[in-house]
Amino acid sequence: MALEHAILVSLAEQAATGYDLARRFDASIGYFWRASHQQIYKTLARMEADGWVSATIEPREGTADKKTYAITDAGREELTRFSAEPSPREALRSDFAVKLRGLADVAAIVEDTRRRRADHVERLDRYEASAKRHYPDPAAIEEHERGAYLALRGGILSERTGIAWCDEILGQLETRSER
Amino acid sequence: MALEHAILVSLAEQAATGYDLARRFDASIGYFWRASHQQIYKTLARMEADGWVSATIEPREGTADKKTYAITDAGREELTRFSAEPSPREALRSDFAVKLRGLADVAAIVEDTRRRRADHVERLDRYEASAKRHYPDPAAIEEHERGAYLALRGGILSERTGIAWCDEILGQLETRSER
DNA sequence: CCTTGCCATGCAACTCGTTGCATAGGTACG
DNA sequence: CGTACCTATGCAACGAGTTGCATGGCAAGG
Repeated sequence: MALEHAILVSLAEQAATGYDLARRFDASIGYFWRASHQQIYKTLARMEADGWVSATIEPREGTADKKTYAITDAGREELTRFSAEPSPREALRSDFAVKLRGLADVAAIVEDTRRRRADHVERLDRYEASAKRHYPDPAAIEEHERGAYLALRGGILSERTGIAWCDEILGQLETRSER
Repeated sequence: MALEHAILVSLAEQAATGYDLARRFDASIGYFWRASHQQIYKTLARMEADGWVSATIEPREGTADKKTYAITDAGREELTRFSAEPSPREALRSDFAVKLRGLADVAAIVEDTRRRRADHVERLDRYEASAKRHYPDPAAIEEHERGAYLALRGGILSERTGIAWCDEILGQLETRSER
């Protein structure tokens, strides 16, 4: 499971509450790993039990205590261990590809492909804006941020490819469906 | 859930046993959706209960009956319904990107990236061989096979991008880790 | 004052998928 | 005759993730 590790990476950069993490998983880290707040809280509890993170509790009246989590030495060790193990190839599972392969309803696929294309464009814009803001000069990237930069580059390349694929699909299907 | 739909697509092309499907999910359809035989049997049972597929039973002595599944009208209807609904954007979850982002151990990442690159190359070869064999002349593709062709194109584009990304990573990290 | 939205935490039920295990006939090779 | 591999089906336990629900403080604006 990598949610734990994504959390460790995030906490290694900066301590945070579950809520903070949920927001990070909605942006930056979230580009590569999605997680709901429920799942984050559950996972943090387990990680604390495992000693990978420690919580600083700020008691609050009338509602649940606020807990700020920080990575521990054991957590850092686990992160190193995780880093060294080969990553499994991510299981490719695409509803869209299955649907395309079936090709039951051309007009619906075309519509779906347009939606998909728009989504790719939106993400690409987000990634590129992020790249421009954080790494305006790729030649001047510092070592500690190189990983994040390369991860972002992966996102950019993959969104561009997604757009190209959509265009290819639309090029071959559009004329056929329109009339 | 799309496993059901992937199975429907596959059975629409040709009736099959659970075992046959498991093998298909290890090739062709399996390029876009992975599934173990256990899961396929479980899902087929549910799909039969739902009336999407029907089984022709061939009794066998001393061991479990052989069941050949075929898609039903209800199954075809479900496939049409599924085709028309917008596909959710697949959740991107990448252990590798998380690891890269953390960048705890450069040498390990480099090794991992090389492994990953080799995997992409292997898949690309497989996809391209498949494309060459089934669709030697892209201009002459028949309508009924266009979906499968476009799905395969997606695989090819995505593997190429994966390779390019690995090369970019290696270009930036290799010299640093080697010496 | 009331509503809206953000900060903040969490439980419970459920679905989907993985892993390990079990069974058993048929066929080909040495 | 044994062994290995392919055909063929399935259960059980577990892990990971989703969806729905619940609680409650605090601040800003109308």
